Amino acid sequence: MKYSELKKIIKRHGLRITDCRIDVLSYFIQYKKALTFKNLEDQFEAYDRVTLYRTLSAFEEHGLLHKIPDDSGFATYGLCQDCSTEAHHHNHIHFKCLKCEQLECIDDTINISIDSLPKNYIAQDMDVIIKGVCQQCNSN
Amino acid sequence: MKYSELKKIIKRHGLRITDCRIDVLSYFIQYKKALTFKNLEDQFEAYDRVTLYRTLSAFEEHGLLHKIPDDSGFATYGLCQDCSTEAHHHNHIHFKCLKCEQLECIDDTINISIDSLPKNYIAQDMDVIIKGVCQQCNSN
DNA sequence: CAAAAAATGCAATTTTGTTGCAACTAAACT
DNA sequence: AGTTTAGTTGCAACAAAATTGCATTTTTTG
Repeated sequence: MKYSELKKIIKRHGLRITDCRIDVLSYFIQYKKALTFKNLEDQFEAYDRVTLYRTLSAFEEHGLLHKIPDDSGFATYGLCQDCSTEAHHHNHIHFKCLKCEQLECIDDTINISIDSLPKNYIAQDMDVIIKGVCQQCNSN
Repeated sequence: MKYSELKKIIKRHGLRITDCRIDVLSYFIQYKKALTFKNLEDQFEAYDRVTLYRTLSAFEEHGLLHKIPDDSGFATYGLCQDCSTEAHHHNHIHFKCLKCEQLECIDDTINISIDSLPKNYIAQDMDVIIKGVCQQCNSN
């Protein structure tokens, strides 16, 4: 994606433009799948660990990235589709491949319906992680 | 739960009986909700941290506990209903209360249907975490 | 009860994430 | 453009979380 586009996205979310933010956002967009802190650390050795941590949390706070619950113990982040500093709103549907361990966000191709919760429980949000074998691992 | 019952459960999963395992399993059964490592550390100060870590992973490997994905960064474990060393099989439906932060396993009271996955994706398992307000927090 | 196998506790280490602060940089304002 | 300001970075130190190796103790087997 063009530099000017990236800049626009970051600005729209109320953040200043910096080299690190441009690089990280660009990588997320190009890579398409969810990334862990470790992935980014490996990819961007030139930036200090602290800077990467802070980039991730700034992006999360401002609605560019969302944290995906993962039982691997590594915080994993995915690009938000349409969030802002004010409100995160997803369907939070994710696919974790048990072969390649990659986590990806599945767009609107899945419908999930919840019939009922025990009484006096109020549902506000939902995370769904489907585990299995992804397209790529499946065809190899 | 009676000591002899606890012993039977642990044995059935191919593990030796030790004080720590009895205590931890007993606590999970009595407490009913999911627990983090920290919860257990606080509860069982007498046991070494390492022993508790190893108890949790032994229980996980042998199908007594399952790890629940959580974006808080703390590994959280819940009792398995009917798993063994050979196979974990749940519907993995969990409820996380945004007020009291407690995570609990909701049994079979929820139906979820998934319409479709993108082609060439194979679903094997699913984790669902519903976030909201639990019964207890709701009535206070 | 003895031997073998496994679990525990401790110390040391590694990994992961956070904080404070000085130096630097982007954006805003003459 | 140059100055101000507010936010960002990198470093070092720190804190927290998890893991490893090993000697000791405990459980199980026969």
